[in-house]
Amino acid sequence: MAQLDTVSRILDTAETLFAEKGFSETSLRTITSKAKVNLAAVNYHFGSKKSLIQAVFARYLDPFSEILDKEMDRLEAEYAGGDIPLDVVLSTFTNAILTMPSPTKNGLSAFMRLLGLAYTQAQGHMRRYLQEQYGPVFFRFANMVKNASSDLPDVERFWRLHFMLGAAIFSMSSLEALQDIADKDFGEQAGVRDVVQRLIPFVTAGMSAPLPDLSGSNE
Amino acid sequence: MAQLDTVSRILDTAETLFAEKGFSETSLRTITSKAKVNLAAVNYHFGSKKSLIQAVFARYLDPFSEILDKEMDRLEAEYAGGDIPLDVVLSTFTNAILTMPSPTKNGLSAFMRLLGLAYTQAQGHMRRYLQEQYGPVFFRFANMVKNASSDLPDVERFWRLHFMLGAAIFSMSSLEALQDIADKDFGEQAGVRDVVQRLIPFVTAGMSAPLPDLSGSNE
DNA sequence: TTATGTTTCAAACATCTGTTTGATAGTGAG
DNA sequence: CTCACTATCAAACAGATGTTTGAAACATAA
Repeated sequence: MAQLDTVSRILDTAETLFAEKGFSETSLRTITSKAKVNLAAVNYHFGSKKSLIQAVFARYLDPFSEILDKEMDRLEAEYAGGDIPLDVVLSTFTNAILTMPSPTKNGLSAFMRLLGLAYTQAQGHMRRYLQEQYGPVFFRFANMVKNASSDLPDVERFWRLHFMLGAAIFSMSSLEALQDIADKDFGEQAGVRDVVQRLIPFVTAGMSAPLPDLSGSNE
Repeated sequence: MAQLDTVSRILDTAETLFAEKGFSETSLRTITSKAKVNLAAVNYHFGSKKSLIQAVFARYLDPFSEILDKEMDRLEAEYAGGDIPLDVVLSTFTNAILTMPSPTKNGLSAFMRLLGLAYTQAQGHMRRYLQEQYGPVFFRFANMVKNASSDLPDVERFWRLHFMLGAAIFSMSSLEALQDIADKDFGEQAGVRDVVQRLIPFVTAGMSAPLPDLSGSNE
């Protein structure tokens, strides 16, 4: 039982520190000392720092991708081959995030920040791991988005999908800092749910915006 | 003359490497060896690695913030106290980016990627530096956005502004990778200008989206 | 020329990094 | 108890990091 305790103590503190400072900026020594475990424990239980990072992600992404997959099953059954509105598709994704059981009390904001880091700070091994492990689920979701916006040219949707991703990941990954500001300036204590609920109309409107005029931009 | 050559050779290669791998992942030794200058040159000319990072940013942000400031002068003169449409305000910002003289041939994509890193990977010193150095200009711009969307509640605008920022920074910071995919999948060789031109309608629509229904989210 | 200030260079410095080792303690089964 | 296995620990390891040093090369002006 002692080993499980050590393992999860490491995972918890690693998660917090990674989210705070990033991966390479967080040393194993600061993790282990803060977790009150021996330095060698990380390499003993996880093998290497890289594997530790992956384990931190897996603890969130395993349940998340499973939930998302089931939710998509449910959606397709409910609409039975018919068209699914875009905002419903998007809400499915965010609902999967919100209903996901959180392994730590930090909850979502740490996970969101990690997602952001994974995308920008992604060293090669991380990108590969995420792609191999969770690629299919996200590919399935991307396809649902495609069907829900079939009037959009493929190239345009491609870019708008990434604008959407950016809006979500970026704001979520700085969520804590932004919440503090919002609280101080507007007296609004926004939870993750509120922010997500604000995000949906924004990206939905963005996805169905009029097509851009690309004339004169051929450089 | 030799010293200027050394300085800019360091800046050029540092910029490229930072954009590729991030700040802490790039060592002074890889920078100096790739730039074919002595290791000590960085500390001699810049003082420290932190200052090098700031110098890389300054080379872009100094001209940019100056241009943006002047463009805002021009706008306010043109509209002479009247309301400035939101998409015009936003275009001003992107135009400032596009017309900015690029110190290196990497051009914008490196700069955009750096901006993204600065925001997500921002160690304390970077955030402070950016705020102190370029805070006023961006504050002025934020105010223009506020006036151009005065019908929006303050809190709502606050969050949408960050959604917007996220969409821009995120997609721009992965621009090169995304361009490759877009080229391969759709045969479209999109330049920075095209992407920006696609971005404008997206964020404009998002900014003027219907207000979210926040009921039932009080957790 | 000499003298002065600046820039380059190889080498060393101190510190921090992830990882390994071998000894020690703890645990549960036979 | 004894044995085999697992987990913890302090210590050391090998390498990389940013930074400093002191001498050498260079340039510029008197």
